[in-house]
Amino acid sequence: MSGGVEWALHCCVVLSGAERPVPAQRLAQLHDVSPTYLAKQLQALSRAGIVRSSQGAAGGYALVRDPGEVTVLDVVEAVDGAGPAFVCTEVRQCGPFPAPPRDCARACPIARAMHDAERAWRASLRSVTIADLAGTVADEVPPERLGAALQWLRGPAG
Amino acid sequence: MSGGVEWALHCCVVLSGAERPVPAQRLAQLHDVSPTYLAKQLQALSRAGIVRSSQGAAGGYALVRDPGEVTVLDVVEAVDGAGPAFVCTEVRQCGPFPAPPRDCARACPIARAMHDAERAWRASLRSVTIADLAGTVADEVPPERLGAALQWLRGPAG
DNA sequence: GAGGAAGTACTCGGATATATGTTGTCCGAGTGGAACCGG
DNA sequence: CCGGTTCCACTCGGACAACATATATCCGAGTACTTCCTC
Repeated sequence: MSGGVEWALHCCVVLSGAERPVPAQRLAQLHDVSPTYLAKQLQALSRAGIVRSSQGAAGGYALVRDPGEVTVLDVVEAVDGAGPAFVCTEVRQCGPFPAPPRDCARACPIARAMHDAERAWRASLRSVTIADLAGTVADEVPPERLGAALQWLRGPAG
Repeated sequence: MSGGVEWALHCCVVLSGAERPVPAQRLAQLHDVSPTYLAKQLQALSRAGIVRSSQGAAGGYALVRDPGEVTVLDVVEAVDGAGPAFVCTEVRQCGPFPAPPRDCARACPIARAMHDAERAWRASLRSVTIADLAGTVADEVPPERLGAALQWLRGPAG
């Protein structure tokens, strides 16, 4: 699991609370992470259509859709790739007793078990949206610090 | 996800059908994979207490417990490590607005969502045993090929 | 013929190189705003 | 005072290295069987 997933999710939560575009550099300062590497993750989110980038002086990143319409799974797949983590190499078709392709229409039970587990994982991530995360943060973080951070996001001072 | 997980699961299914110990080299020939790398996976299974190794002329690997008592999760954790794939780096405690440790008794909602998903993944893998996999294989593979393979496992011919 | 001991062939186990993916970094292309000049 | 134009600072985007983990490999340690010798 790529560590950039965590940063991308935090950025999405932050962006859900900021109405103006936020530059990548500011997001990196807020989380105290490498600006250039965070930029790479944000580019991935941009390619996936989750955030929209605007260039120029007042440019930055902003969410495209409503935070309630973006699931955690969307962000994870955008950064880590949508392909399955387990890939069956069809070892049953190798070796001295290979199964003929005729019998391999269905995936082998091992691949099925792994895929079922990944399906459960995805379903869990799909059931949580960025809005849910932001709501929980609003409940658990003192309002003064939340407001100060949002104010700092739009202000020019570093 | 390590590719060796697939090999380890196949080996466990095979071992559940062979009453004698099977050498690693023979398992590798059966699946047409690198003997030395498969040996590494089998060593991991041995360290985890899933298989038992016996040395000597008629030595090899054998399952320790009943196949119905070994879950797919056990094998996956033995090979890939039991640690969680998502590790929270506590970015909320960094940057210009750090959350004081007083407010960080609970994991942040992002870490909670990721951990919940991993829990669902583990639960799915825990619900399937090696015996289940072997039973499905027995249902879907023609008995003659199955018998020939088991016969080949104990025979000395290559 | 039976018992014991040495030899041997086979096995596993950990320490050792290489390949792929993740982490981190850099510089160029493009755009919006702001300042400046002219009318 | 207003409009147009130039300039510029700021932004993103893709291309480029360094490190970590997964992959693949090798050789040494240990054991059960086999064989041979002795009684």
